[in-house]
Amino acid sequence: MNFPSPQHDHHNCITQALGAAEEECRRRGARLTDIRRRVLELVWRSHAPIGAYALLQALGKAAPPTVYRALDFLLAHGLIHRIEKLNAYVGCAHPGHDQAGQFLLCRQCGSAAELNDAVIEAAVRDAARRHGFELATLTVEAEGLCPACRGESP
Amino acid sequence: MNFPSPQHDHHNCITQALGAAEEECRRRGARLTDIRRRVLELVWRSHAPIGAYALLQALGKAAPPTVYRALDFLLAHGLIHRIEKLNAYVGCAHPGHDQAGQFLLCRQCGSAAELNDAVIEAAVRDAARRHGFELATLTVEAEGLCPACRGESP
DNA sequence: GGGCTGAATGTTATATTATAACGTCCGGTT
DNA sequence: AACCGGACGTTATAATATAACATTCAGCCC
Ligand SMILES: [Zn+2]
Ligand SMILES: [Zn+2]
Ligand SMILES: [Zn+2]
Ligand SMILES: [Zn+2]
Repeated sequence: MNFPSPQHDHHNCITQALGAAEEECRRRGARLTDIRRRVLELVWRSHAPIGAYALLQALGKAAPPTVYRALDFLLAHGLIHRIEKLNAYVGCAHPGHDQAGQFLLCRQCGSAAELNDAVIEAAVRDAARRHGFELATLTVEAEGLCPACRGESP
Repeated sequence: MNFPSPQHDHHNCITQALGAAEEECRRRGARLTDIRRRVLELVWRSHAPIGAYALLQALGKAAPPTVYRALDFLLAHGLIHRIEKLNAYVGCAHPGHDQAGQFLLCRQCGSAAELNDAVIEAAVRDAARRHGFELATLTVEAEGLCPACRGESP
């Protein structure tokens, strides 16, 4: 939920995420198959959203539907999120606990931080209500510079 | 900025929008050429975002780069906005006065309402600041049901 | 275990969205 | 008239995503 620092223990992120995914799938009675797990692992290789065809290439011998089906599964169970601006996918750090999608996206290093800001959500919900609009899903994507990249070239 | 009612005088929307575009281009010293104006007019045929290839077809005899170039121009001068979730484009009702992109998108009829909500912007800006993130651009896309479509099927 | 069934995956083809590269035309300037 | 730069035309191709159908596999009943 915070911005990942460049020297954090990312191996730990991966372990945590895969563990949480196992748990969430068990809880839901969903099957985290080999391909699905491999795709999830690849998504978690970094905190930068990754495109479907990059995943495809990393998988090696697969065809597009394979990776899109895995992505659909992971999206459906809240294990990853799609970043619309980038046509790319990023791991969700707190599956289960979902209201989808508020992201800070770094222009420079590409990494993403997921927010879960009740104030933002409330502000949009309120604006929607004032317009007589029944809100179903909300996407917030902010682009800019992460703390690390800001430090580098000010 | 409000949701367009089904029986509003849309011809007026178009006239207003084209007038404002002329004005804005004059102010900026930009050339609103024939193709660019025609694309803008097509975008304004409804309040539902329209895709590039639908525009292309409506234009008749053009090739993709023609419409994408026109869209790039219109985006650059704030005369239209891109809806990331839909890969589609919608007219901007208040060019010049821009902070880009907060939209309510109706699932049913497809129409879009552009917000300009300072509270939403402030909430995101604040969250960004707390994360040490330097905000450059903000995209907010809310999906749901507009007032008219809500009335129809409850 | 042997077959049944539905979910998951493989495979091929194609749709949809977007851009690269290069040539031509046209309007304004000198 | 010659020049220049921006706008447009044209062709090809890149990048993202899905349709349609065949095959395989896991779990279940017997
Ligand atoms: Zn990490
Ligand atoms: Zn960064
Ligand atoms: Zn209108
Ligand atoms: Zn509607």
